[in-house]
Amino acid sequence: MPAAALQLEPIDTGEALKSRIYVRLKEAICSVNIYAETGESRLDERQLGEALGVSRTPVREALVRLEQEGFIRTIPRKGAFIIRKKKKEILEMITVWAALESMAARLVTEHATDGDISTLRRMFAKFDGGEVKARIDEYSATNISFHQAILQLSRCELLNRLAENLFIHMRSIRMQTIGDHDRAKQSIIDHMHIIEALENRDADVAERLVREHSLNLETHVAQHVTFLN
Amino acid sequence: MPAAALQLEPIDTGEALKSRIYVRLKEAICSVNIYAETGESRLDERQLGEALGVSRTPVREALVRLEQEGFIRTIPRKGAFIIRKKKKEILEMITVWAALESMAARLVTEHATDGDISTLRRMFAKFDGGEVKARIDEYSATNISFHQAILQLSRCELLNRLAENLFIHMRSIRMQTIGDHDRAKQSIIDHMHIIEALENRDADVAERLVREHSLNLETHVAQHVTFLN
DNA sequence: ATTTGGTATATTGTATACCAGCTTGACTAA
DNA sequence: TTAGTCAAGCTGGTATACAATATACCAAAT
Repeated sequence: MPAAALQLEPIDTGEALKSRIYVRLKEAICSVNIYAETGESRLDERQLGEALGVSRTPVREALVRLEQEGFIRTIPRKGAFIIRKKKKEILEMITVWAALESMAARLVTEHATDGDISTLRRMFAKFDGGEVKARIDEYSATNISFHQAILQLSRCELLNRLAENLFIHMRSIRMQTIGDHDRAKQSIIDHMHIIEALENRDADVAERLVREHSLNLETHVAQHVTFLN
Repeated sequence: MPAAALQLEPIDTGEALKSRIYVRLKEAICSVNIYAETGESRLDERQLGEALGVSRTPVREALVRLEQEGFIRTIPRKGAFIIRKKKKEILEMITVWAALESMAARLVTEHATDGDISTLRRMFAKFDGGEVKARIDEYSATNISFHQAILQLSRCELLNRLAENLFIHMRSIRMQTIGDHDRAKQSIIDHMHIIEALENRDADVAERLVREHSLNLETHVAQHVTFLN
C-alpha cells in the first residue's frame, strides 16, 4: 500500500546559526549611522555571543564574512571594528557602481520586456506634480528602487549581487546627499531620460546616461561632502 | 625632546594563521582544474587541518571566506564542496568583467601617464613577428598581464580587486579558449586598437573596444565551450 | 531478493577550555 | 616627581570536547 500522498515541503533546516548571526550583525551595523557616531566602534566577540545567546565560534564566523564584505576590520589581538569608509573609498564605490549599473542598463535594452520598462516610468508618476522637495524622503526611497529595478531587469544575478553589496555601503551617503542643491529635481530629469533611452532600446545612450548620472553623484560627493574623513 | 623622525613601517605581526590557511587553500583550489576533474570535490575539515598542521577552527574560518568568494559551497552537516561553475555563471562573470574593465579603460585615459600606456604597447612587442600560434602559452600569459595592467592603471583599487576576483575564476576558461579558432590573432589586433584609443585619450572608444573585446569572449564561450554543465 | 527500519559511524555545528600577546596600572627606585 | 618594571587581567587566536545529524551498513521480515 502506497503512503498517502501528503503535500509536504522540505522543512527549513533553519539556516545555520552562523548565517542568522551574520544577518543580525549586518542589520545592526547598517542601522547605526557610523558617520554620525563618534564613540568606539569595537565589537566584542564575547559580548556579542552573550547578547545573542550563542558562543563565540559562530560569532567569529559571522565576523569573518562581514570582514570579507568590508563592513568590519579585525586587527589581530585587538578586535573587530566597524569600518568608517574613507572618502576615497566611497568615490571608488560610486565609480564601480557606475560601471555595473551602466552595463545593467545595456542589458535591460536587450532583455527587458516593454512591460518591465513601463513599470519604471510608473514609479515616478506620483512625482509628476513637481513638488519633489516637499516629499524628499518618499522620493529618496523611489530613487533607490529605480536603481535597484534597473539592476534586476538586467537579468544578471551577479551584476545584481555585486551592486547590491555596494549599495548597502552607499545607502546613508545617498540619503544625505539627495537633498543637496537641486539634486532631487535633476535626478528626476535624468531618470526620465534614462527611461526614454531604455524604451527606445538604445543601449549606447542608456549606458551613457546611467554612467553619467552616477558619475555626477561622484563629482558631487567629491566636492560637497564634508562629513567623511 | 621630540623623537627622531625615523622612517618606520609597521612590523609584520605575522598574518594570522587563518589568513595564511586561506591563501594556501585558495591556491590549492585554483590549481586543480575543476572542470577536468571528475571525482569528488568535497573538502574534509579535519583532513585539511591535519595536512596543514593546525586544528579545524582556523580551517573553518578560511572556508567561510572561500565560500563568500564563491570558490566553495558549504552544505550544512554535509561539508564544503568546490564549486563547479555553471555556464550561465561563467557568462555572467564575463559580463561583469566587461563592465569593470571597460570602466577601467575609461579611467586609464584620464589618469595614466603616457609612460604607463607605452608599457602596454611594449608588452606585445615580442609578438610582432606574427607567429603567435607557435607560442600560445607565452601569449596567453601576456594576454592576462595586459588585462591586469589596464585594471591597475585605472588607479581604482576597488575596481582592481573585484576584477581580480572574477579573473581567478575565469583563468582556466581563458586559457582553454585562447587557442580556439584564430582567437589569439584577433586578440592581438583588438589589443592594439585598445592601446591606440588609450594613447589618443579617447575614453569613449577605449571603453567601447574593451567592452566589445570582452563580450566577444562571452559570445565565444556561449557558442563553443562545451565542457561546462 | 528486496525493502525497511534500526544502529553504528563519520562529519559537521557549536561550545568551551586554554594560550599568547597587549594594555593598564600600581608600586618602586632614582 | 618621574620613569621603569612587573603583574594581572582582558581579548582574540587556537585547540579540543561535545552535540546533532547525515550516511552507510546490516539484519530481519515480507
